[in-house]
Amino acid sequence: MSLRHAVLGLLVDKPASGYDLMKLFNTSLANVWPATQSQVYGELARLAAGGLIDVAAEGPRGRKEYALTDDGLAELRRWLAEAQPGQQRSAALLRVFFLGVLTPEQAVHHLAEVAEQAASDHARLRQLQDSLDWDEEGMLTANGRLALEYGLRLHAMREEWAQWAAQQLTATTE
Amino acid sequence: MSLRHAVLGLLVDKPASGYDLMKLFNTSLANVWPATQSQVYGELARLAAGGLIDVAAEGPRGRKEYALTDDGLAELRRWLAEAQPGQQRSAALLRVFFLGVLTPEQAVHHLAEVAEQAASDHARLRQLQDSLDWDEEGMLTANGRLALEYGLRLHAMREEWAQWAAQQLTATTE
DNA sequence: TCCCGCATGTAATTCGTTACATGATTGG
DNA sequence: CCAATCATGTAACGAATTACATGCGGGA
Repeated sequence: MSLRHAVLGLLVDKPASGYDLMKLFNTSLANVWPATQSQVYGELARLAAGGLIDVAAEGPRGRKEYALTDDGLAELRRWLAEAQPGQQRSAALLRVFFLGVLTPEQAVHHLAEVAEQAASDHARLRQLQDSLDWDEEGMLTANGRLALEYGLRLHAMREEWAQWAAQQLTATTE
Repeated sequence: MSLRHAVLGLLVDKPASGYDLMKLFNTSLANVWPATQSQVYGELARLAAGGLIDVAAEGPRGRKEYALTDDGLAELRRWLAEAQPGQQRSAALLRVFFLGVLTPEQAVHHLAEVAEQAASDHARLRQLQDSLDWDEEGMLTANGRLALEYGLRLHAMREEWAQWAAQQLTATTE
């Protein structure tokens, strides 16, 4: 149930329409919490029904600008302080578990691909970081930088691990 | 659609019933791809209907032992070689993005909790590692060890990052 | 004999993806 | 005037969670 909180979080800064929110989901939040248009519009309707947001203004083309209500802000604060489970699925790790089904050569090749993918993800984020460093806008960007650093460390870790794992496999095989 | 492949993967080793599989999901795969009983039984029925597994034996209490078919093994191999997207949601990172909504003190406190959580996750996996090192069973455990190492590195990284992030916040505030 | 573990399933609900459908406005 | 962008929504499906429902069999 976190899409709900992503929407609330984006509305803290300023009121926005579903269309505006989609742009934010496709840029700032793309790496952290992707969402589709259907989902966003549906969630906006539900949030409005629950009184966590309301329509602050209407514009052309049926545009509805939603703003956070006091209840909405309270709910966001509550969620932010909440403990987190941490349990998550990983298709990548699932593949590793069953790597024994492939030949050792295929398995090593697969791990090399994982390393490459991690390296390219890392490069992509580094590029994003460079483009972000120039403008200095508010809190969202500041905390976005923390999230970005997490991503950088994660992908570096993934790459090193994949290389290590490939080496483990070749060592065992020999 | 990876639950399907988790089931196929577990059946490579030896035939098993839904009940058997649930035990495996709650032990070996618990950290990587948790699944519920409903899901497993449903997927077994679908896989059998699709010819990827079949009922190899029936036992007491209506027990059905499923075994991998050639088609099933082929599908598993296909999936293993497949490229991976890597895109994944992270509620933890989403929280970081909106940390500016809290007071700096609350935010730092939250990051400290994240660090603690990571440390405890790390400790749990280290314990698992110790208990696993004694028995030496087949491929599944060998590759499970690679997955375990990933988890260890991940949680170490999470802890360090959370500490770094907390420091960033206190440095900026002062 | 009685309880615990084995063993299977269904139902209801939520979340997320993909695809479809439709229309208004504005700038060139 | 016409195309790109703005803007909203519905439908169908698949994946996951939680809760419910039922019953056999074997060991103490």
